Amino acid sequence: MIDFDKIKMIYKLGQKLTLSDVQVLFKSAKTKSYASGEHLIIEGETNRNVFFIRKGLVRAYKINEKGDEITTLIRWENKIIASPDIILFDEPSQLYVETLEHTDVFYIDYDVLQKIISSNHKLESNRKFILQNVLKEALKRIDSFVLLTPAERYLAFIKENPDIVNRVQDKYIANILGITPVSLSRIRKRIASKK
Amino acid sequence: MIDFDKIKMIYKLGQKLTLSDVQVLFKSAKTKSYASGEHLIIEGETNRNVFFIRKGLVRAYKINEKGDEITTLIRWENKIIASPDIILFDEPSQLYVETLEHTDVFYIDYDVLQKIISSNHKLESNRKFILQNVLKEALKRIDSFVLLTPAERYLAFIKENPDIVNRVQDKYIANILGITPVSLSRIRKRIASKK
DNA sequence: TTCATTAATTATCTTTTGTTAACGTCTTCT
DNA sequence: AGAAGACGTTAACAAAAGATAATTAATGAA
Repeated sequence: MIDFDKIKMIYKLGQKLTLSDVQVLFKSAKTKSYASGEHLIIEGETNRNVFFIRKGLVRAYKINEKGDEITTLIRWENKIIASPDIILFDEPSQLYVETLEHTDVFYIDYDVLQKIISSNHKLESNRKFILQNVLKEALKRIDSFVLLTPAERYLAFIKENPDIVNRVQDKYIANILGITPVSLSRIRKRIASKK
Repeated sequence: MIDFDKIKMIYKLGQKLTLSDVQVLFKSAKTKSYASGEHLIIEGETNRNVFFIRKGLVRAYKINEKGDEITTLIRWENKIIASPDIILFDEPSQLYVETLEHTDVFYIDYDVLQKIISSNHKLESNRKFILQNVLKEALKRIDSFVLLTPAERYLAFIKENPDIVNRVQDKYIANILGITPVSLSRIRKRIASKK
């Protein structure tokens, strides 16, 4: 079962939007389950899927020049994940998306999704809001890199994602913060000793 | 005069969009000129203006905890600038926008802009594209913080903005890269000595 | 439960960054 | 032209981060 109230909260869907409006979408979506460690999206792929995470947790990562996997994002229940390269820019995905837990998703082709949204006025007026939400998150993250130190960035991260910190490995969080896992370990030690 | 071809390029406006379509917008917009050092937007403001820079150059900045101005963005000819806080999130602006050169702008109220766009189908279909472009830029910048070192970030910046580097002070570029001006100076020295 | 892996911590060393201040250079204003 | 201020560079030092490796802790599979 989907937690509709939580979805409403996350995507700030208008109050006018009812469960039945959203169910139009879910009816056209397919379901799939992934074991931990499987990939929803791999590099080079062009499948225009948008995934809605019903249960579970995934990480998005890229390969840097040195060949290391760098995690750029984690997403979990009631959140959407897709490759911006494919969806927004019509290019093969640079992104990998891998499950870190057993994960159940709805998925739907982006173009089909667009058509359904266009045909339902209530959904249409909320489409913009979802895109804006993604943008808001991105701008906030840029600010965190420009305005905060790594330690402050870490504290802000655990403050905003207290429930997630214990579900993902530190090395992924370090990547997201733009530092090495070793450095994150030291930051944690410093913070602990100051208390 | 506006360089329509450049605007088309920057915002990837569909070829179907003609100058007259865009002129609908410019007719409803007001013009204003600013001397260097004046503010288009200040913190706390709620005026829902969207600025189109006809000529000149501006920087956006925020004040950090220590009270320092931290430049987060620079924008110049044929680009749009607005406060995301006001436009997207309906909150007072956290952002200041200050001109670094004599700057001529068109400006228009965001809500009026939305209405005009809604009434013109061609504009409507391009609205999404502009928002996506902003998002693309933001995501790219996040990647640069996660995947690149400060030195690599600087090289990428001057590669993508060769014409701008000589128009703005290094201290602003340093802020944008998330480092101090002193550190940027050292990075430049290191790069120069390796050639 | 045990063994093999993987993750996190700690240590060591090198490199880079932040901070503060001094210096020369270039603007800008009167 | 001269003075004041701002900017970039450089220096010196302390703090933090990257890299690598060793150690400990946790995890997972047989």
